[in-house]
Amino acid sequence: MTAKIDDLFHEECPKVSRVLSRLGDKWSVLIVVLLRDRAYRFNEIKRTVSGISQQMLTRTLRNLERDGLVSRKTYPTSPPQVEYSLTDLGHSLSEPVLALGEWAKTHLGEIDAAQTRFDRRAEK
Amino acid sequence: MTAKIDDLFHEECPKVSRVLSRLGDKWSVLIVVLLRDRAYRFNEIKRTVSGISQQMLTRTLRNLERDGLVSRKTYPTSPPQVEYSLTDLGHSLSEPVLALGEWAKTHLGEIDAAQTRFDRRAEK
DNA sequence: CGGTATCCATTCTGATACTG
DNA sequence: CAGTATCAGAATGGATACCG
Repeated sequence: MTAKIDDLFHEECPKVSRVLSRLGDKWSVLIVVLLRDRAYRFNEIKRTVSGISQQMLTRTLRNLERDGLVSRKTYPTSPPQVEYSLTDLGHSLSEPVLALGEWAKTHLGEIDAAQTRFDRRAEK
Repeated sequence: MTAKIDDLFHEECPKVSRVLSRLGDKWSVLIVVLLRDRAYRFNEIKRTVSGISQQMLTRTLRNLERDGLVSRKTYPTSPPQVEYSLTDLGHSLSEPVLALGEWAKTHLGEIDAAQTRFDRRAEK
């Protein structure tokens, strides 16, 4: 009983937390979900994920690549061409991430409503 | 085809992103998963989630309460007693979150290995 | 016990300019 | 096209002290 809690919170949880922190940044999840369909080129991602700066896209892709979730392939053409796609690990991650995305889409209204209620009460 | 992408990335995604960012902070997810079992008191959570400061716990709980994911009940006893529990919305969220947690637990080793490989190559 | 207030270090994010 | 470099501002995290 307590052992379960201990296991979860003193051994697993710092690690799990680390993974979730990475996904919690502003763009990682969006890119993982986008790349589910097919490989994308750098500027193609930039155009699709509106609002992301070139720098943030570079940084996010580097992190995902470092984590082994995304693979980067360069084609020595002119102009240079770079393609990003999900690795197997990335694909397996995209499943639970998509589920979470679905939840968010479904329940966003309730969250907004709750926030409004909360803020209204706090104001007084 | 393109419509699907557009829908996802120009309407849904900023909103979904907002929800996921909230969960991406260092403690929210851990507390949501903890509270799945039962209600917890303030210092009980603090003891269980080792490493969290009193302030961060307060802040995180306020945010979760504001989002309608956690409810706060005070008992006017002496000493004062405050109990936190998941709302229905919080419970429904905990499902996909737990799935993601399972994924993280399973694949953390692969991520660590990928990082080591990546860093080793970058060093040279 | 369960907070709030203050303050500081670190990290994250993004705009701008430049490069092979 | 696909980046890197630099720099500033915002957000986040946490330590400490104090309060009802």
